[in-house]
Amino acid sequence: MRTIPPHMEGKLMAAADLFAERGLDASKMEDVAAVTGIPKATLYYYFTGKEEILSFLFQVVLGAVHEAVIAAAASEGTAAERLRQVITAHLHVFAVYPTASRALQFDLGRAARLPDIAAIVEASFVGPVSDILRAGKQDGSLRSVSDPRMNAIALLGAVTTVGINATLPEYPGTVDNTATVLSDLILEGLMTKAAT
Amino acid sequence: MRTIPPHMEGKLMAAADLFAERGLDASKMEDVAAVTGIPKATLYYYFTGKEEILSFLFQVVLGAVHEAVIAAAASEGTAAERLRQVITAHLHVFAVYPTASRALQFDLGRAARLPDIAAIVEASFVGPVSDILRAGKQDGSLRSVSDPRMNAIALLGAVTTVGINATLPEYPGTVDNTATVLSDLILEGLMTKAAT
Amino acid sequence: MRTIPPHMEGKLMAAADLFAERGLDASKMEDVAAVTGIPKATLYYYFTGKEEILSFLFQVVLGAVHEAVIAAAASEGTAAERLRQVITAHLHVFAVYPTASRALQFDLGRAARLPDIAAIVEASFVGPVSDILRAGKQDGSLRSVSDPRMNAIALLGAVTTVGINATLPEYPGTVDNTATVLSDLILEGLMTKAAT
Amino acid sequence: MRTIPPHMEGKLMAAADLFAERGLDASKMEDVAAVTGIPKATLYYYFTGKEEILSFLFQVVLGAVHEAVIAAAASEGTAAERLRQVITAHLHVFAVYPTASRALQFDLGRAARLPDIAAIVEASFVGPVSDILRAGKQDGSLRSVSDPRMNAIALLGAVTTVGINATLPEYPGTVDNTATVLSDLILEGLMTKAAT
DNA sequence: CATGAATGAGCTTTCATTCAT
DNA sequence: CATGAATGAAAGCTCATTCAT
Repeated sequence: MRTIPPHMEGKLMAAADLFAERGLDASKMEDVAAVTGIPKATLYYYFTGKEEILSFLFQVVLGAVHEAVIAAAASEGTAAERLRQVITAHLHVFAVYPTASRALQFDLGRAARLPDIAAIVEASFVGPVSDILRAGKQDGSLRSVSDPRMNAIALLGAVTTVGINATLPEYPGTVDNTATVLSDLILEGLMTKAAT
Repeated sequence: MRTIPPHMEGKLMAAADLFAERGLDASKMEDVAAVTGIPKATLYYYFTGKEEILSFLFQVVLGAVHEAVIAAAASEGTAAERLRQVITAHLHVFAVYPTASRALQFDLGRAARLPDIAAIVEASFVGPVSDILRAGKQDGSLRSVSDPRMNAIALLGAVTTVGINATLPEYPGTVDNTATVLSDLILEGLMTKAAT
Repeated sequence: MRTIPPHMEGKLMAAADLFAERGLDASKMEDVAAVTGIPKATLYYYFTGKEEILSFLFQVVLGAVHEAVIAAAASEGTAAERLRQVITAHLHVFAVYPTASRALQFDLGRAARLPDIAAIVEASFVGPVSDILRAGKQDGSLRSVSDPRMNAIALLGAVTTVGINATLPEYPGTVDNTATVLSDLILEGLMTKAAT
Repeated sequence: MRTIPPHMEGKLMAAADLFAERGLDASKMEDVAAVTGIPKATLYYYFTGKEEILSFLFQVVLGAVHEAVIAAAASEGTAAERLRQVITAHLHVFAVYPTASRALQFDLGRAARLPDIAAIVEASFVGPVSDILRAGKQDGSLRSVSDPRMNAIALLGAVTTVGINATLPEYPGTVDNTATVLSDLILEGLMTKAAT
């Protein structure tokens, strides 16, 4: 993959719509060329193939997730407060890149097999969140969990699934509202206090 | 789709491996014929195409999810107790159909677009869980949530994501243990009681 | 390469014209399909690609060379007489398969690299002729040569080069006449007897 | 084709390896650029395309053949002696340009269709040798042949075929030795004198 | 009922070639 | 003069799908 000229990056985001709507396999290079306005052969000049274009888009989205999550994780406050920030920040990325996010979800299996992507997800989300869970035990704001990583994965699943569904045009509600609902679920649980 | 003879259903499950590993598009009918031992033309005799085979496998898995979840949702106990049962039952399905479950996750986008599948997910999981959340408010075992459906979706994301990752051979732990960790997360939340 | 149905073999010989005229690389599969009347996809069903079709045609020609040369080499008479027979028989094959022979010459480099072809040339011509040269030393009809194989190769070069050029429509002369000229050259040499 | 700067000619000979190994069609301009160290676009500045590069290389080889053959044909001695000189001189060119010679043989069909090349072969070899054969009849050193040109073509085939095969690393023997074997074949023939 | 043989319809990919600098 | 960047045009090959038996 050659270095992508900046003006191309913008054009390329248009391909996300395509991928989100049909998935990679049903998207022909011809279509990508059409929606981006970049000649097919030029796409091949810069990328090895369709999959590398998808990977490139994913990296843009996940780069944003990475920045957002890392910033939130490094913010002031207790671990519990930071966890809320992380969830909120993550959901905001879905709002910024709605179609690319859906494309990521659409081709979830493929994404998991793109070597770069798997590493980025780990570094951007699973790792930082696991760290917060451990920090929460230290500062007393979060209860001790036997398996921080599994909890982080569950959290990732919850956030992404809601993120995709909550950004659907037919679903009402602001991102912050969604973030609150989700954070409450994760932090406070569903049981009544009395029941504890 | 003609009625599938029982002895074929067994053979067909072998196709799940293929789909889980490569996704549907990268799996050729030729390959499906090879791994199942069913001649290509015979597959076409029973199914209209590749996608219908995938759909068939998904319906087997989701049928099991449906039965498990419905049974758990109808069990004795408070709504909170039943929610635990649902999570546990759901995770057990992943253990019974590991590859087919992964195939479902791999082609998540496609699954969402298969009309039958979307309806089944709704009827098997989102609906029943939403019902339990509402029932929990009534019986006082679960706190009131503003948006039961969104919580149900978050729960679905958490369970499936963990289900896929926890059934990985390299991840230690029994299904019941995983279910406990996940149920604790969902029911009790991550915050310390004192912090509430 | 699947077994070629007999009725296809006939159709395929039409491709020899194409290859003889343009060479393999300038012959598109589309063209092969057109001149043979066999659909492109069907050609791919039977052959791995263009090169295998060429190889198939070469094998038909070389099979004929093989039979002709082996028969001539096994005929009655002194080694010298049999050598004449071999040259004549070989030239006759050019007359039977003029275009396929030219195709072989056209893509000589490629033919040399087709593994089957190289072996067949060796077994069909170089080997048998070398044997005759050695036999000639025994029966006294041919003089002793230091390197029978090299002489056989020279002979092969002379026969094929003349064969291609003598079968050109613009070159007059019958095959038998050509065979005599060539046999005289090889057997009697060009020098005058007095000069020896 | 612009005039090729001398320092380029050296670099270009490296392309002969490529052409000899794969043939012209399987050699990409990219590869030619790589092995010669000359940028692709610069090659296009000097040549109109791939084929012209090949033609250029052929002309270098055939120029050498031309010089060698003409010199030998003009040397002192009987026609028979000069014929020996021609064969020897021709074979020496194979030793000087081994890969380019093989490239010529590889793409024999194409070479025959390059208009310049066909003319050069005629002028460099077929013509001069035909002349020697006729001269040999005059000076009594060679027997009268009915068709000098066909004999010249047979000779060309024998020399080139042996030349290609005798320069193979696995084939032992010096060029002069090869020339002697070949000249003996052509001049003295294979028959024993007694048998004549 | 089942299936081997055959093929229509495309899509990915490759390169030779151009041209602004 | 030389060349890096860009692309138009093509073609090899694949595969889902059909159908006669």
